[in-house]
Amino acid sequence: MNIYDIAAEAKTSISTVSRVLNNKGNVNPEIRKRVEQVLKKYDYKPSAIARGMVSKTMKSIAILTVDVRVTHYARTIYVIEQEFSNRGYNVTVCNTGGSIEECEKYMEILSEKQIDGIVLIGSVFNELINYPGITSKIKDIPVIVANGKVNLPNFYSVLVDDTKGIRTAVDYLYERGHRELVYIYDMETDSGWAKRQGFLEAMKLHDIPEAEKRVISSKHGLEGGLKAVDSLCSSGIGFTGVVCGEDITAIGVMKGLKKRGFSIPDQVVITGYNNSPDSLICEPELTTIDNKPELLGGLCAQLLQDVLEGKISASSLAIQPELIVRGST
Amino acid sequence: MNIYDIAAEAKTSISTVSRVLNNKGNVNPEIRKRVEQVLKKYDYKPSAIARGMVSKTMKSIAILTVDVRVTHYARTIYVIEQEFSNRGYNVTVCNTGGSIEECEKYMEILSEKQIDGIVLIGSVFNELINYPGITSKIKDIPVIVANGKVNLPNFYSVLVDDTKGIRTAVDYLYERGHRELVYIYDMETDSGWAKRQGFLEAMKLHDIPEAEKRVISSKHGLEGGLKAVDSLCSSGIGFTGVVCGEDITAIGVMKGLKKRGFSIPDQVVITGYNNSPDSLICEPELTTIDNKPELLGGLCAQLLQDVLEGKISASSLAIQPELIVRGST
DNA sequence: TTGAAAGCGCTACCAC
DNA sequence: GTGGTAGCGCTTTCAA
Repeated sequence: MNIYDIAAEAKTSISTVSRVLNNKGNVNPEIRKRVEQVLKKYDYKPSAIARGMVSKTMKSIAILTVDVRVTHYARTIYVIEQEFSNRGYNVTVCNTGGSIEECEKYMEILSEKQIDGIVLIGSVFNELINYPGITSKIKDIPVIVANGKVNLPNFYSVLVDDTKGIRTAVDYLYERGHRELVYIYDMETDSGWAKRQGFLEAMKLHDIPEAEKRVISSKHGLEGGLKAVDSLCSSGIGFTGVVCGEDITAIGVMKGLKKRGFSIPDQVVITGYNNSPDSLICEPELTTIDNKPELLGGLCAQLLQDVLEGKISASSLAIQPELIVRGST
Repeated sequence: MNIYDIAAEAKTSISTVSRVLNNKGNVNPEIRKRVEQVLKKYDYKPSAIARGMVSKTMKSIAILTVDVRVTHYARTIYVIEQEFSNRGYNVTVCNTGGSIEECEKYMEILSEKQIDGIVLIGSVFNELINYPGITSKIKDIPVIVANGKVNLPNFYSVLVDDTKGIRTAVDYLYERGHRELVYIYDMETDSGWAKRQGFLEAMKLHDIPEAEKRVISSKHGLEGGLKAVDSLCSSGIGFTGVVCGEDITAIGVMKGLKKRGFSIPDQVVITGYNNSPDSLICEPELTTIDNKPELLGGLCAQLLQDVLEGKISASSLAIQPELIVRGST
């Protein structure tokens, strides 16, 4: 059943059927009624593919992320999907696993499908600009980078001030009298580096010397946090406060410290990052930095909408994270 | 740049270009070489939309779920996406929020886009069959229901034996000497009901009377679990073991019990369901039922692939959950 | 082995 | 207001 069949049965032309389908142009009420009846009779749905062929758009966008299973990404994706589906778009989700080859494959398919826009979630994607093989494939598709920045004309950014986020955590611990702080550095992305930077800046501001020595490298995650405690304790560095770049690592650290007999927050205080649901599960509940993934998703969606509608829009927005104080400090 | 431009520059016809593009039919090696050079010169990518117009498929599937932010769903989605993207498909994710209207809107768009297949994640979707307005829209699209069953010719199922899952938990606690068990019933879906059923069956099997009275209704989640403890304690029911339908509720229950001075697992044992990452964060770590979301996703993907390729395939598979013993029992 | 031509199902333009 | 028609960029069939 296509538009010709409808036109034939309604005894009119496909042009007129198209008009009533899209509510465009004037149609004699009588004919419109006749067409609408036939439309309903067959529960007719126009082919989005044929339409896309003419209009050059299928009304769909793509979200690329390392892994949807990371709650923080899922929260951002959720908002973007809701926002776009409300406007009749579909959202394709791609898990790149951080691999450049995967990313390139996705970009190729997406460009063949003439996707309307792309959202990149995670600062891992900052390095994309180093791969012309990728950027060239999507040079006429608008791209929003969530918490990242790529200097290309079709790229737009929504940034999260992670440096300030960690600075806020350090400031808070400092105010509460803690001087012997360490930072657990667990993600080698731009965002991870920015957080590390926040720690160093805050330490400098408070005249605490040798801050670099107080940065402990660790693997991300519960296990990583546990092992970080081992490194920390065997390093001989004194500490009464541990600032972490991720909640789950912080929770690992907390577990590790408790296992070694430290009492939280009496002997050691801990802060995490992300305000994840995990931070309410652990005991004590984790003081953390809320980097507002829902707001991030909302702003990305808004920005992409604006770009798609041709509105001139800020090509770069910034989100200010916020401290959430709980039992671990 | 389209296939005509390529043909013109390579001094051949679009038919021949199409042949080298798709590696179909024989092409004179010399001409093939010439075409390939032009293809590379312009980094030409054929339009998937135009191709879709002819082939009636855009090589894309959709996943509908209540909410991607639920880790359990995200894990299932992840596997399906990986499996399909490996075969050149794109995966559209739709968050219905459990609303029938949303679901209907999605189905309409998906059918207009002539999506190749649909995966429904969550037994909430079982009730779909009651809405002909929905099922009629997708009557010629194959649908896989993850952990659900819909009796329609184009619907296929991968089931998780949740009844057995909970039965396993109860059996285990029984073997360890616990007789005073209660069940926290926190999801009014078919799966929730199946779990409740598992509790009742196991209790009956072990000749423990009045099992129905030992089912406590609760809201899902951390808060729900906390409140369930209040109901439980004020109910006067004696208990030394709490079986829960979801990890996060179990963790809420555990928190609530600890707050009231119960020691876990010495005075009360607790089991959860899902083997979520949360179950490793709480303290003590949670004994739980692994319902294998990755396996679920893998089987859904496999089944859908088979259906798409026209292979006759089991229209209904079942996954057996497994007990994971940890510190809470 | 090659190329001309007929669709695929729509939108948009233009003449009536 | 209406309808004919020219595309959109491919795949596929059929003659040559």
